[in-house]
Amino acid sequence: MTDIKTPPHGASKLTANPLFLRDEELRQAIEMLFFAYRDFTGVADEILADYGFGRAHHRAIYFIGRHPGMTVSELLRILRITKQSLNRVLGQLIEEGYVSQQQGVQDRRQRLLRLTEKGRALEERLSAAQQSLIAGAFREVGAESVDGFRKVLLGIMGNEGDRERFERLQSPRR
Amino acid sequence: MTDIKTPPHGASKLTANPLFLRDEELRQAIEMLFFAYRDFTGVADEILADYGFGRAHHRAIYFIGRHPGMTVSELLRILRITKQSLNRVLGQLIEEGYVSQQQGVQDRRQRLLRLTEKGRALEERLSAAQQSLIAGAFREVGAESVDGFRKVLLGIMGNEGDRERFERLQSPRR
DNA sequence: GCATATAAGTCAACATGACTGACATAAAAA
DNA sequence: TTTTTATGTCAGTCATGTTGACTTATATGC
Repeated sequence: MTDIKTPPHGASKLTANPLFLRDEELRQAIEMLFFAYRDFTGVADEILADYGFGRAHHRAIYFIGRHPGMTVSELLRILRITKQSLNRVLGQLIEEGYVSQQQGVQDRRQRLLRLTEKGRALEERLSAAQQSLIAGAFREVGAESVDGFRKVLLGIMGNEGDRERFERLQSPRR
Repeated sequence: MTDIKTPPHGASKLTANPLFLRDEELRQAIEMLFFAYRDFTGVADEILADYGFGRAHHRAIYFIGRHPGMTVSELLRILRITKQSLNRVLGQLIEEGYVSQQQGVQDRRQRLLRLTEKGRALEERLSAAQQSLIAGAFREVGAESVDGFRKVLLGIMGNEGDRERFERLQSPRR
């Protein structure tokens, strides 16, 4: 097109081109999300392996623990998987005594889900591992950074309904 | 144990117990990471479906695009999967003309990986989708929040080697 | 009260992307 | 020359997702 060389793809940082910085900033963010998420799930995966469970079991345990008495449909909507997929893991969790089902009162078609004591123990073990990872990161940075982290994650969530799950917390007085 | 009722699990927020706030803060962080990551990968998954590819292909394309001329071993180390797993997706990408291999010069056992033009086009389409999601979130919040987001993600990454991938960028002058 | 919709569960078949283990080839390094 | 390394391949398994068809119990609308 012109004589001016189009910087092919990785324009040098020395050019201090704002567009490049922006691109690089976004690429780094994508990559950081990948690495951080890998390690974040990794600490739970190690524990799950002891029980012969996978991430799917973890997600079910997590949300049931978070919302005791939730229905199967609600869990399906959160996880965004099919009933058949969920049933495999949920069936295992119930059979092995980690989750209990209880018929709904107003609507007796519903099967309300709860963690058993055994399920609660596993949930706590898993959460403790992930919380200690997050807590370590939170401790290294300031409260403002933690707040920035939350804000960005909320911004990434496309779904308004998901966003509403997160009421603003008061910052703990440190 | 004692007469004092142990708050069963979800101590009320009204108690304003700092320990509860901390626990709730960490639980929210875990959940936000889950939802944000789901949406973040979701925008790419939609595009990948057009090509009959999955996330595994995306990761390979992403890192090859990011590090042109990288070896298969390097890619394996980053992805932390087995050679056999990688070979399936890499084989497809090569066969369908998204990735090229080139024998190493110093070490002729190596097969240096690069995106073809077709591969580059796909990579850009995928990155554009994820970047626009991230960029939207970055735009909504301040530069300090973006910085906090980065710091926390770095803190979550356990591996020092991973952390070193991310040089500090100058903030673009907004 | 009957028709329809909804909540939950089940059977079967299939795809993807991980894994292990064993082995082959070429080239580098000791 | 022997050993190690980089890559690739065959074969089998597992976890987790999918679609489609169908059942049962219960709620809800007309």
